[in-house]
Amino acid sequence: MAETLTAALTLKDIARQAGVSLATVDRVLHNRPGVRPDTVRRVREAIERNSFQPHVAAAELARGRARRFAFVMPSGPNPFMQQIEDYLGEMSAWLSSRRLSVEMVATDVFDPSVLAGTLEGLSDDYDGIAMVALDHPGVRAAIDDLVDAGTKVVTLVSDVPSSRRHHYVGIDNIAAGRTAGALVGRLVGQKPGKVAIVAGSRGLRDHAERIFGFNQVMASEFAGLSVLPVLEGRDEDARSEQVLARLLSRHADIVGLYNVGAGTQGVATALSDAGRDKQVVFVGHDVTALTRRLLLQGVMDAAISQNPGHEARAAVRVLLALARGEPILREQEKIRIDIVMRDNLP
Amino acid sequence: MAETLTAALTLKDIARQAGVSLATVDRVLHNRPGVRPDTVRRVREAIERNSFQPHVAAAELARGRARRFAFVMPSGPNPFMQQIEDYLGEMSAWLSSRRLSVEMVATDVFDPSVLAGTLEGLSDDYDGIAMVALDHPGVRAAIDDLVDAGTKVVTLVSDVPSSRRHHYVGIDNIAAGRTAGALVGRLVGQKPGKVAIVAGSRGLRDHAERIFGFNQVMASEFAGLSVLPVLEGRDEDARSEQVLARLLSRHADIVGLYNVGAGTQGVATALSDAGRDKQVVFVGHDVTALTRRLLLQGVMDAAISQNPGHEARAAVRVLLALARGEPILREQEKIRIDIVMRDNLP
DNA sequence: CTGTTAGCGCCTTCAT
DNA sequence: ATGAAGGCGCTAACAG
Repeated sequence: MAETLTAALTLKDIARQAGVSLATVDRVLHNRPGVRPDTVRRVREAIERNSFQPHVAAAELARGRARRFAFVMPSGPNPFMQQIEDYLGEMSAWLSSRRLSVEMVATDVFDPSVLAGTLEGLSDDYDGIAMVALDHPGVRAAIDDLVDAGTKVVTLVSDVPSSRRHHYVGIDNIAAGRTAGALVGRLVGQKPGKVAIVAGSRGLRDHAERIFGFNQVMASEFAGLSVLPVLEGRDEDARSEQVLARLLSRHADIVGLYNVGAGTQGVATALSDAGRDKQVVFVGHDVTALTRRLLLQGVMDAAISQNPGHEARAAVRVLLALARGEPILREQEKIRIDIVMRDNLP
Repeated sequence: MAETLTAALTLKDIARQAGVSLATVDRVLHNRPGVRPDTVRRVREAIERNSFQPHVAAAELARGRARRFAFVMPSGPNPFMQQIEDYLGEMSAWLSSRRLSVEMVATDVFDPSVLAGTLEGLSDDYDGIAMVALDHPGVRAAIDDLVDAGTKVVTLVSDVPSSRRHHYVGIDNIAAGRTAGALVGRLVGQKPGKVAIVAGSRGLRDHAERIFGFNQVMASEFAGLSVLPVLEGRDEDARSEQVLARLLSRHADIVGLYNVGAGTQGVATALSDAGRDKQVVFVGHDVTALTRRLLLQGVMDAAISQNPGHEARAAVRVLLALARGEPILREQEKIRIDIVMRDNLP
């Protein structure tokens, strides 16, 4: 299967073959106007015939434009978001050696008007924006305005599918919920009983979707398990602990627990304090210092995770590809739903 | 947290600041000899002071060298290896727009002398070689010879740790085996019984390591389960089916099954023919068209997988970084042990 | 509509 | 030990 190794062609070669100048080939290559259809065809043929690929490094250098990207992230102390920011930080050498800059913009992503306001303010300053977005009409409008203004927009972790954002970097949350459900059900085994759900808020799209998927699987496949009403812990430890502790005291037959969002420490404390951390199958999200410890201790049984390093890099690469008008490598940028248990901790 | 956005510096700026010429800065940048220690220091300081990063695109263009890489892969029809080749094929535009070429070399990677011979023949033709390697002294020697000749060497999927290969792209197979063990144990639940293992051959390092990890977990955590002697199916369907069918007929109390390598179709057939495909917890490796189907049907319960697309891209990126003398992004290139169940199928 | 030309930032001889 | 100068392949004015 030896590939033919023709000495790499250049624009000039194509130009010669097509009997035109460099500039014309360049115009055709970038679909710029001002070339007679017939000429276009001749050039296209020459390109095809040689399966010519322009040298990206040369193009980048000649274009010589620096690009600025912004990442709009929640302002609160969320370990998962912090990880994404850390990985962006690790890319700094990679970024600056390509004359790219990314800036962090912290805002209250849970308040639609605040978020929308933040987005409006960014309009002209950036070539591209990645954001953790709330699915709300005001936010959708702000996104569409950005897109209309020519800014490339990528939603990160939490999507706004009704908007005209160019790309979503994150997992399918319904499938994630289904995965959590299947894990809880399978790990509980035959034992009948009740299953608890702790979420941040049912108003968050990603949480709602996860719960939906979870319930779907529970209903269809684990008839022996009955799901209790969703508790809302606002992603806070104290509140999560409190609501779960109450639930545990009322139901002695809880055999499974799904923690949909953050507040993991609170959930774990409630379980331990009730002395039931080893009996209840506990599945949550994301690999953090805390969930890692809980998995090793056997308190948590599995974590559903989306690789934050991959998400950070994918968001940057997608913004860059969009800005340059290059194709996006879907396969590479797709974020998978990882199941992490004690023995495959990354 | 706004970053300072200094207009990107160039070599020339550094040269001026250090009071030297372009060429000298370039020499320092690449640790080339012929610069007085004192001058080196002055230049280094200027670079540090501005945290200067040379523009990679410019460097690539100026260097202008095409690189050739080879991938040495098993010649048999292995679906997983086929996937890696397919993903390499998908990269062709990416590769040629960077003036890189990769060529596939098929060989019998299971025969040490054949493999070693193939490797020797490649010495001078390539800047870098990725290979699926057998851990054997002859192969180790061939690898070390390549390294001595200045060729960059990456082992893929299967490692030769005792060699001086520059990098290994693949998973930790002991951990993968542990993960499989934990899954079988947890999914079986309380039910006591026996567990079967089907491997290609215990002589393959990766299979041996997986079995080791699997047994480790079984022994330490699932006292109720007893592991039967390892069956060898040579990664062939017919043979795997045959040996497993015999085992199933002898032991009515098999509750778990770990298929370490290929031959998956044979294993599945044996289970189905015995009418026990729904009762036995079946864990295997890799996501292929077949394992995907088996997972959806509920015949397989989980697949331990290493993302073939990621492995293909990581191998190329690592070879390229090695060839250019750039740092390898460990975090990015690390291959994770994926647990794939029905609901998180990629 | 098409061609000419001057760089982009770095690397690499070749001089000094 | 150091500097000067000509590209690498493409893009973007500016002419025609």
